[in-house]
Amino acid sequence: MNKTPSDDFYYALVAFLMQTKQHIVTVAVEHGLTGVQALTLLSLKSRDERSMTELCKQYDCDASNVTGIVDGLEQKGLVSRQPHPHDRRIKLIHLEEAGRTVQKKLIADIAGTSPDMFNGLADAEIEQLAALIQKMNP
Amino acid sequence: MNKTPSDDFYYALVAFLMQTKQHIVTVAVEHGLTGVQALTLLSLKSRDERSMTELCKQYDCDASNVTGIVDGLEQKGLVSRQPHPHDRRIKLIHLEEAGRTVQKKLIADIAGTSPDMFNGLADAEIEQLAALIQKMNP
DNA sequence: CTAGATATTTGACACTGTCAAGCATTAATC
DNA sequence: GATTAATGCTTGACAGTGTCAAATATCTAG
Repeated sequence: MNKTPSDDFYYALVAFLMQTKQHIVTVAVEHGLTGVQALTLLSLKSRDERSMTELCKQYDCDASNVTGIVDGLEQKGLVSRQPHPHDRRIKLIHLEEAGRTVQKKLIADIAGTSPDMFNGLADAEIEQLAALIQKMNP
Repeated sequence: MNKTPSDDFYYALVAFLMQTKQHIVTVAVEHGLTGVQALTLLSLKSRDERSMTELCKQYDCDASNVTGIVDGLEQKGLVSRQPHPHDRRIKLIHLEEAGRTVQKKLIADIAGTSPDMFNGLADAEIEQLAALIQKMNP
């Protein structure tokens, strides 16, 4: 990174992080999920079968952490552990149909019940923000 | 919110949230703070003396939560509880000089050691992102 | 084939966050 | 002005989250 944003940016960034996370957690609990379970479910794309390790590398957390989270999602039937075709050590996390359904509900609720989430931004600016965040995490 | 971003935006948003939070936590631990202590310290502007309640409303968390976090920061001498001039129930959280110093170090480390935080964004785009996030949390 | 590396899991333990209850202080009602 | 209600903060109990060290199973390199 060449450019260093101002201190004010970091105040705002932290506020944005905490507010957004809290909002997602609140919606998650209404759907019978814990906060991290919802965040993990939301991070899974339909096709994309990632291994436990890939997931924990992406979030820079301990592998044992992922075990517990996936356990919870698997018990609810939202994801399943699939064997890797060429490496029996690896377990691929597969998003089940039920998981996709819950995921869609979560997204709808997060978007729908968050009049304040993008508070102060015009539609065009929301699109800009969405584009930038997607560019960082393609 | 009139505009509803695509599902892909939410995958990216969640990834951004988790990565950024993890990155801040990592830097925090290097400075002897817990993750939430660092986030709270980072959210305090120099002048701005907010009450416990204001802080917990901003993050939509329980008041008792803030008590513990401020306890930790106060023990380290980074913030202090000041009496409100007109209401003796209220305690205002004051950022001490030492707290401001640590805050600046945190920001420098977060910015400096995060070549990946804004990965894929050009300088102009980082400025755009910073402006949008600041606009949401003025 | 053996030694080392990798993927995941388990159990122990600290940190985080919520809830219910309690104390002190202020505001509202009579 | 006295009583009741509301607000701000703290405490203690308890679920959730995250890390570490150790263990197992499997793969890779020499």
